[in-house]
Amino acid sequence: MSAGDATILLVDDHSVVREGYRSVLEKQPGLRVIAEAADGTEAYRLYKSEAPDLVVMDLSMPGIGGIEAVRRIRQWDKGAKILVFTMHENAGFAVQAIRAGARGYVTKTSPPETLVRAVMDVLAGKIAISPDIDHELALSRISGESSAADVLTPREFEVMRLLLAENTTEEIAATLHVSPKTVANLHSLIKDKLGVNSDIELVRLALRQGILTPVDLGGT
Amino acid sequence: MSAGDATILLVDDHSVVREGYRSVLEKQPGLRVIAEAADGTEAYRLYKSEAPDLVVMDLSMPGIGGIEAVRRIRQWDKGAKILVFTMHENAGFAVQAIRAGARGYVTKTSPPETLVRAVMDVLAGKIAISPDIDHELALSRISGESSAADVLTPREFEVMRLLLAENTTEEIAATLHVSPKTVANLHSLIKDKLGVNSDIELVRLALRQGILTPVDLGGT
DNA sequence: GCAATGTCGTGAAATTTTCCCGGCGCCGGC
DNA sequence: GCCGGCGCCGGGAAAATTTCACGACATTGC
Repeated sequence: MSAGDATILLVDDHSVVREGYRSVLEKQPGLRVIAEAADGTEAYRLYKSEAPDLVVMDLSMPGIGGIEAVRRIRQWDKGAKILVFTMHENAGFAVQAIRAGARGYVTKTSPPETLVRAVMDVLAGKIAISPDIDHELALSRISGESSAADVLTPREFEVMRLLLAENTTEEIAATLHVSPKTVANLHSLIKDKLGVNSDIELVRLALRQGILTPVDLGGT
Repeated sequence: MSAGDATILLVDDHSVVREGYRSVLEKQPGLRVIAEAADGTEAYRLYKSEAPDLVVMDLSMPGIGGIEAVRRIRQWDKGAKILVFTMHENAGFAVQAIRAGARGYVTKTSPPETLVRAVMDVLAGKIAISPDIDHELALSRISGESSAADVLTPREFEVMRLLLAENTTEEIAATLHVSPKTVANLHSLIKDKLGVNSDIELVRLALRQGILTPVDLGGT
């Protein structure tokens, strides 16, 4: 290995996908992949033992997710350089990742050049965000998704909670001792205030903002 | 090209991931990757022009999803050999993919050997299912609980997927090239078949059955 | 061939959603 | 003490959607 070689740790739970990272990165002179991990815990362990110059990490992994892995590694080494490379084209995830200590966020839909460029930038000490996420962030700044807890009155929030949990408009009306009409009006008003067009979007927003938790749905 | 070379078309919207497929598959003598597509429509077009012996296809892609792409390709060529290679470790998707005409279903968490083995099996005319999905299928058979994939026709399942992911009825109609009215009818029929009364319940059921993953709810 | 099933669409009724409206009560500022 | 604003409650009517009944067509299986 030459003196200037930068060492890299790859983290992704899909081995065939890691093969892709490796293939792309090792075509680049000066980069060397020295280790691979399939989940966050293993990544943390390998970071401590291998001390790579850079970590390229996926977010959705079994066990502790990528965000938590980023946090732990940064807790152990304040100077750790971590580049998040994920399928999630979502500004929210990017914000969370950067806050957790990631130095870059690139989506998997990006062409290989973008990944390589981001790797180089992060190694050089810069922050690297892929163009699509930059765009998303700009959009969210402009039309900014309103936090439900922020824009809704207590009553509206309560109705929203019940809509997500209970069944029908009538049941909610009975629970709150108001007319079904009022519930319907509030339902409409809530969607308006949150800027969503359908109940499906409403559920998605609620999950995104942690108002509904996946465990509450009885799922896997 | 040698007489025994099998030609392969790769379909995945993540270029770096395709690099992984390619790297793994081309290490295998007798396999040759002749084309790559980034979405279902392109896959269909390339299949017709390149006539590969095998298609290795992801499921979650922009535009028409992988399931629909499988259906279209099989409609055009009844003998098409398509191996689905996806991150979804969910029996429901597997059932739908096989019904749509896929000859194999392998998850991305599988080691490269499993993918290679499945490719060989499908080329040899066998049906290839990765062990983890076999297990899932066995479990779902035991629990006897009727899943969405069970009671819905392929088309209905596809519309449901789009309803959960996309936005409006009109957009889905445009994507599938059918009338908005048809989508609305299917929407209603789906809720009827699954025994839910609202879109909110529909989302909850989808989450419970792993058709939607909580972490994936970010997308715009 | 014939029945069963899946797909696609129309039309009309039933229901819901949405918008606009007013009334009530509470609170803070003047 | 009197407003003005806001949360809260619901009526009415128009608009949109959902649902139901029905027919057509292609494919599949017997």
